[in-house]
Amino acid sequence: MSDLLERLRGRGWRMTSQRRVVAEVLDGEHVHLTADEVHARAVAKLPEISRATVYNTLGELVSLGEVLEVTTDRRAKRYDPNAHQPHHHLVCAGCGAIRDVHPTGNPLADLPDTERFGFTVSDVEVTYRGLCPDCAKA
Amino acid sequence: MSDLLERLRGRGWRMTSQRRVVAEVLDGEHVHLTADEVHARAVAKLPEISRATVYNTLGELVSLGEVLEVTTDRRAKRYDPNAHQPHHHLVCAGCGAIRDVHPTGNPLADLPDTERFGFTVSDVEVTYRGLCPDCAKA
DNA sequence: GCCAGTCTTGGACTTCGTCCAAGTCGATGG
DNA sequence: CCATCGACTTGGACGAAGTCCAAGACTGGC
Repeated sequence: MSDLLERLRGRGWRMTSQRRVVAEVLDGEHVHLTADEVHARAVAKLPEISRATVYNTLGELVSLGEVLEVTTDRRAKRYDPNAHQPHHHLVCAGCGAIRDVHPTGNPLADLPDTERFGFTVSDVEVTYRGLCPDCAKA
Repeated sequence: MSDLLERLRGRGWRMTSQRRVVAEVLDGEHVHLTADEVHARAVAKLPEISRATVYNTLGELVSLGEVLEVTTDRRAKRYDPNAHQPHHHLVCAGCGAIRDVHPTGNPLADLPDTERFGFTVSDVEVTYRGLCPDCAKA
């Protein structure tokens, strides 16, 4: 759990209480939190932490590749701490819940050159949509 | 080109000049416009049309399944008039340009039951990311 | 041509996020 | 152990994209 903190320190991060708290929140439960949810949980541990700092820190974690940003709709972005194992997402159209999934096959290989239009393709993102068991009942 | 208008009338749409204009804009060039771009083009044909109406009409077209909503990032949603032929998207990380692509293979079949967590999975969306030729040069 | 009821309008409001200037604080060198 | 400097944090203002609403306008059926 302190692996993340170690890595961050190794990357030259000045270790402040705010950054530690944000990192702990993400490292704690492996759910897909919005920035505001991260902020709420961070405030519980460190009441004075500001929204701006949470946004800054999340942005830095994303550009370091320690955390993934997931945009499934026009609502808030979500942050996925499981950045070191490649995976895709299953999203509930009802409540917005997200689960990590591991499909077989490699969609990158499924895009023929003729369909690349000269782009340098570096990444694929697969989003499955459906209803979670709870929302399917309703 | 008036197929769309026909279908809409068939679905009980009251045909107003505003709706006609929005439908024409989408049906015209098959690019992925943002709501504001649709509005701009609509204003060119019908100067009094309001932003709210464009949003309403786009929303209706989406729920009728005549147009697809594409959310690739936290910027504006884009609207894809090519809703009747299944396809996926290739997005430029630089300028945000979007192209329709047709990968081989069926990613829905690539998600084993054990990875579905009881969800009723109805749809997959595959987004390839990379740099378009122009942005790759920069 | 009238009328009911659906559509449109524009401005206020929300949500999510970014920016900034001023102040604070971590960690390195002495 | 302390001073110092520059990286971090703060909160409030700002911005983009979209939603909501009450009032008025228009379409389509009769």
